[in-house]
Amino acid sequence: MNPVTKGEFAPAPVRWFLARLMAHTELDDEEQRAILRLHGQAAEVRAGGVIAVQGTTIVHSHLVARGILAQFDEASDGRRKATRLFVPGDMCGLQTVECPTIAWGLCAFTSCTVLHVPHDELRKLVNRFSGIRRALWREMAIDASVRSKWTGNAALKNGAERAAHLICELSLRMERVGLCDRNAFNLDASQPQLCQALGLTPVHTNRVLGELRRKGLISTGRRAITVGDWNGLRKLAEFDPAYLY
Amino acid sequence: MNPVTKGEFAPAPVRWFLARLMAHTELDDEEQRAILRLHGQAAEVRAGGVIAVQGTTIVHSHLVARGILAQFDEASDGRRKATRLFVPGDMCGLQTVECPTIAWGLCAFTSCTVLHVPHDELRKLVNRFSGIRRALWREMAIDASVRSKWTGNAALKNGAERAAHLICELSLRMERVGLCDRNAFNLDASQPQLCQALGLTPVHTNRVLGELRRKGLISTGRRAITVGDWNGLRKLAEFDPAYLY
DNA sequence: CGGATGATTGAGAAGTCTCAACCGTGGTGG
DNA sequence: CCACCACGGTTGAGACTTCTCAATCATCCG
Repeated sequence: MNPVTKGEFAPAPVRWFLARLMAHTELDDEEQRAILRLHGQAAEVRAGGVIAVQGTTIVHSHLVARGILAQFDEASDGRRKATRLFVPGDMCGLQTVECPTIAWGLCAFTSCTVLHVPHDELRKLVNRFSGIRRALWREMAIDASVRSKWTGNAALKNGAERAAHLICELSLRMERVGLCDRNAFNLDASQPQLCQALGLTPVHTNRVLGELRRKGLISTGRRAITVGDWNGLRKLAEFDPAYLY
Repeated sequence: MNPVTKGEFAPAPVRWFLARLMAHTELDDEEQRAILRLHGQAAEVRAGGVIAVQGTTIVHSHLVARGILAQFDEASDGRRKATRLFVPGDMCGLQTVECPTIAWGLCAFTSCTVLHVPHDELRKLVNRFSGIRRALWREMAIDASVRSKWTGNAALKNGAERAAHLICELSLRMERVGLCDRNAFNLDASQPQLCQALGLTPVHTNRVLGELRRKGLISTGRRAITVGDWNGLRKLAEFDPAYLY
């Protein structure tokens, strides 16, 4: 069996993950096969459902198979702020392989399916294959870059700009996996969920989305946002995809 | 020459860096010696001075020897937001070893001295020593955790709370290096610099600092903030050092 | 001494929050 | 099948946080 054939039998999220890595790092056949052999128990989680609790120790990373996963920080009064979102094919928590006690929480941003990939398996790959080591290092570099942009956005952009930026980022990342066209991106998140990603109250999130809608940039439905004018969103948000590599 | 003796002759920032790593990862003698042999050209930078420009490709990481270094994100109108600060002994830009084109900028938060450590050297260490690999992986995990906290803070805390949180974080990190006592921490940053870290305007930064001063939590001078009541700051900021590991 | 920079204060505007109410939809139990 | 309820979306009004513009003062450096 050649690796391509084997690849076709690997679960889609694992193939997406491999494609992600190969977008920035050359991996030889053996390394590709090793990635494709990754597996983990699948779990379905409804929007808002908690997957991992702040302060606990976990023994696996989370590979997104469907929907969107959120890392979040929580205030003492329970308010949450998403600090990073993960789309299908993303391996969330690569850092936790060597640092398994998490200072952040993990929840489902939209209804989603995650594969629990044991840290042990990832650790073995890293120790054995220099290409995979390089690839995961780069994944963490991209992760840091995205976090940096989010921190910057929180201070440098207002609500509408942040919302536009978020939609640009998610649509582009979903497009790269091959799950949508950026001009026809549909996000099935409720406004109460969205407001955690934007760092706004539900009421103001509603007003900001209304503003984007009135400008013809998006259309909204119950639990759904659809891109209407991607370029308009990009301009409003000053979205520059360089930070996504 | 035994490693300890040699270590005493390594530059202080390199020894601090080694101590940082050994706080979370066991390294054998050979690995310790390898770290202590790290070196790089030193550069002095005045507060606000740019060290690396967004979008360029760099060939070394930056080890802080004195002062505080800032990664920042920049808006098109030139406003900057610091997204991560680095104190002496911190290796800034570990991620860039395998991803050298930076999507963020780098500048001096306070007047500082940095050592330019070639990526090549770090890459060699990582490929050769599994302990160092693990240690740097953990450094990147802590980095992600801190970034996550900063993103959360931007949305979950107001100006005064963020200022208190920043002072708590920096004083604790400086204390760990052995450069100060948290109750006697002095930050020699001007308010125009501080405002970039807090995500506030200079005017509002001034008002927020005045509020902390009136509460007896800090005292301020020209280009300086001194901790007056660390526990008071901690309570106000709801500072929990877990995210620093 | 003069100019640049930082700290401080005031006043009004903009962005966002809070509280409140109302509506539509979808699911649930009687 | 219907009544009801939970939830999400929407809108209004007023309050609070932060920004903007402006002015003043002190300090440091040339």
